[in-house]
Amino acid sequence: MAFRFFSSKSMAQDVKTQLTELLQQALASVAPSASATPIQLERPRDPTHGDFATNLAMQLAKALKKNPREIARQLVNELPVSTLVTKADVAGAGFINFTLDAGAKTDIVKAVLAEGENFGRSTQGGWQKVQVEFVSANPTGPLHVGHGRGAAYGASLSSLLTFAGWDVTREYYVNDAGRQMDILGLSTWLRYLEQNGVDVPFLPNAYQGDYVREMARQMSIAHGAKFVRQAADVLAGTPGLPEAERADDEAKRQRDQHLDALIANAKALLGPDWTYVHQHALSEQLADCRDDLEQFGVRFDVWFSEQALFDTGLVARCVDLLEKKGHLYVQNGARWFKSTTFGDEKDRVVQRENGLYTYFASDIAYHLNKFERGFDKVINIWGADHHGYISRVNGAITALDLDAAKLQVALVQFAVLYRNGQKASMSTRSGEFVTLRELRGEVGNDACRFFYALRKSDQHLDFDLDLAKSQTNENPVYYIQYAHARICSVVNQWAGDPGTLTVADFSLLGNPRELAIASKLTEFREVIENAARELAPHLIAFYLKDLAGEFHGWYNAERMLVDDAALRDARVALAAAVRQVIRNGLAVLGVSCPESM
RNA sequence: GCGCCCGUAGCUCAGCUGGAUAGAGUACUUGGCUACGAACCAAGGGGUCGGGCGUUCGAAUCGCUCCGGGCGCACCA
Repeated sequence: MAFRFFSSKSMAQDVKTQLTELLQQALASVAPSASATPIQLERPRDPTHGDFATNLAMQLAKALKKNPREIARQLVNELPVSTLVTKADVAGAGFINFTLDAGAKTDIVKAVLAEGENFGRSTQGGWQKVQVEFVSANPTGPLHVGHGRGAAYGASLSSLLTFAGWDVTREYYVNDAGRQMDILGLSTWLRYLEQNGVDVPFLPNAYQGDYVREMARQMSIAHGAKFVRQAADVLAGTPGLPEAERADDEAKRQRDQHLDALIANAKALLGPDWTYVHQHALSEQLADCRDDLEQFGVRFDVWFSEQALFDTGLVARCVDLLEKKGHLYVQNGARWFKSTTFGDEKDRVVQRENGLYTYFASDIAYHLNKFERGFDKVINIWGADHHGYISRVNGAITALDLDAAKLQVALVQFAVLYRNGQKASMSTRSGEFVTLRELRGEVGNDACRFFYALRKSDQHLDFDLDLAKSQTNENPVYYIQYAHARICSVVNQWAGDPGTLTVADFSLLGNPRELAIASKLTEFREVIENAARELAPHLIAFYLKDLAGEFHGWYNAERMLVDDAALRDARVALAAAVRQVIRNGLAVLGVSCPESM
């Protein structure tokens, strides 16, 4: 397996490498003084411009003070003879266009078939350790379509990096400490009290969703009235709620005070039972979340608990460390980190006046932990609303004498969902959001994953639910899957032994469509490497669309199962190679490849 | 106000490290199934790449500026 993989690598790079070497030789004789000029080779989009083009002559024009077309002519004249190149033309302002030997191009078919699911793998990452942290949504309710985007992106990126030769750890950071979890616990308890006939009003700023009622119901089933307390005790010392219509800051503050007082009462009244209620809500939501993601084809290697950072004392240790290094100071009773030293726009609190650590403090500890685990690269996938966070985290890492360059933050823009032409509400608290589960149910996992993968992650996404529901056949994912199913059908009717396809006579693949497809197959590894470097799995989606398009065009123009056995085998081999690359690409994107549809 | 992201066909979006006549899907018009799957193909119209200035052989791409949109600027998470 390993040597095949290695041989394919050298094979596929051969063409470009060989061309580069030929050009370097020509360059050394035409312009010895500029022999260090980097050779740039690109694939022209216009097929009449050949298979590869270089702008070398134009780059040299200024230094040599000569007409670029003249330089190009000289380079072509000095180009060593090679069986690889059938034509080298000077074109345009001074491009050199190379047309490759057909046989050199169709050799790729054999490589694809020989390497199978490993075709396209790269050694680019050098098996360095990289951590990809993504989703990391608060386990306070079901995942929504925004989380789905982060999940799809993170999962595809992780697969992509694995395919490109990285040793990837997929991680979910669980925010199981802090106020949001307390609010979820309280919400559950209030619903429980309600269901057990205790007259305590539910809160507008608690979690409204039906899943909270469901958790409360389960608690009743398992523990009866064990957690029931008197309404007067529950409400003792609370300021009460302002009128429901009021949305001013004062009303908001009062609601928050009321809620915090209820949490304090809950802890006092329930004692150890509060821990149970809190944990029950957490584990239920986390399990739901994990289940949802698994059905979406998204799996994690590590579920990392924020609470563990406190329990193991890492947060305290981390703050002490910053203190010792002189990056902290006390003001107004709170402890501040001097993030402005590292380019942040203002300093940040790590420990509040009341002694509690901020989220930022545990986040610093989390990053210290990541670095201590020895990753060569750490990728955080965050919602775009967290971008203001990057500089302070970078600052903290630098302050701890760690290499901030190892951390890369990929921002994912929000997915805005449209239903009936209207923006759908995305607030978790209001309980009116569209969940990832609903989306998957309506659109299907494959279309969902592909739709998310179909755009750059840092681009805003308009997700028209009605369109996705009513016109799923229009989704480009079916275009690619259809090409795959078509090929499966042809191969089945061909009824030969697929093992014999690697020895077909590929020189029979001579028409322009066939050669174009062969070139496209060669591009696959470049696409993988480029996408991995840019953290941009969407490039694979676009590549597969192109590849499928070229296949469909060829399929409609030429018959594969012709009488001439040699030609038939060569064409089936090319089709099988397309099928293999579609499989490999869709696997990275987490999309299935049905053999019939 | 400051910072980050974005502005490409009616709509949704690609466009690699600057390259040749800016692309795809969709929508619209037309044609193609007694041949391997028509969830497909072929052809056509559709553009001030938000505006301007600059860098250079060459700019959608890089820089500056203006306009327009999103997000962020907590002792919240």
